[in-house]
Amino acid sequence: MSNTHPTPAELGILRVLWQLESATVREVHEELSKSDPVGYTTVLKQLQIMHRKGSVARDTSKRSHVYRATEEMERTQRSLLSDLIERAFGGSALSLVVQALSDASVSEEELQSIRALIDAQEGVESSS
Amino acid sequence: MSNTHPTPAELGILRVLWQLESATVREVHEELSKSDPVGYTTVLKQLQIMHRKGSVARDTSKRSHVYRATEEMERTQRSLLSDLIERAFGGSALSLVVQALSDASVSEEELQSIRALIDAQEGVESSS
DNA sequence: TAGCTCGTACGAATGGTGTCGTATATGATG
DNA sequence: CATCATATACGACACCATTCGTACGAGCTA
Repeated sequence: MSNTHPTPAELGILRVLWQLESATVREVHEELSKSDPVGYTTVLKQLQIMHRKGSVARDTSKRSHVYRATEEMERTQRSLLSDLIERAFGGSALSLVVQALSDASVSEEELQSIRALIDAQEGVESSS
Repeated sequence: MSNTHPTPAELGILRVLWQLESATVREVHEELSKSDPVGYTTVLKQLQIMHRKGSVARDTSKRSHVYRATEEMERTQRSLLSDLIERAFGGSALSLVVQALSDASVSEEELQSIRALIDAQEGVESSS
């Protein structure tokens, strides 16, 4: 397992791959360029580096190589989250959640979802 | 306002400053060295850079300068959190919270605290 | 005052990230 | 086959973060 986190640029590419399941360099490039124009070879190079690092796999049977992320989105998210909790919140997931919940972008419906989640989680906890 | 986020090393220093309210280079250095040995002048240089960037203020009236963070911990945390939500969770704070709550380090008591927080938050939301 | 201690300031080396230009290969098409 | 479009591969550059060595100044003390 690779313990290093994806860099910002890598994360941008991973998000596209997670969304598209698998994609060629061209497809990734076009998707990324919608929000932020970047050179084609820049994306290519990144994907090559990521392949060397192991964060993406590729199928080279076709002329245009097809890439896919090797790690699940949730797993990567979890890893980034743990890192932030450790580095910025003194290891307290609670502190982070408190801050996140006070974010204005969280709607009432979402709060209900979270409440439901807590109920479920509590059931698990108390049965252990 | 400076929109750039603290680097990892800067964040480590900020955490010490938030904890001690204010501190000399030596104090920061000693605190940091407990967990990870680092050169004294390295810390000094960082603090100088951070002062130039505006993320710390200093009192130079004494021989040993006294530093303090210019931004509140919560505000910086919020900023880092927003960034992560944007970059890794597609802008959904809910997704992040869900991941955070499934973290094993969250105790039952903490879940209760979060539930209470949601209640309070809902009151605010519905009154707006 | 000479020297020691402890402080700041500064320059430079190092390593990693992101960017892209250019070279080269491959396949389709006239 | 010659040419063109499209791919990959590679090298180089700029920028930034991090680290520390070294220079130098201020104050205490014998």
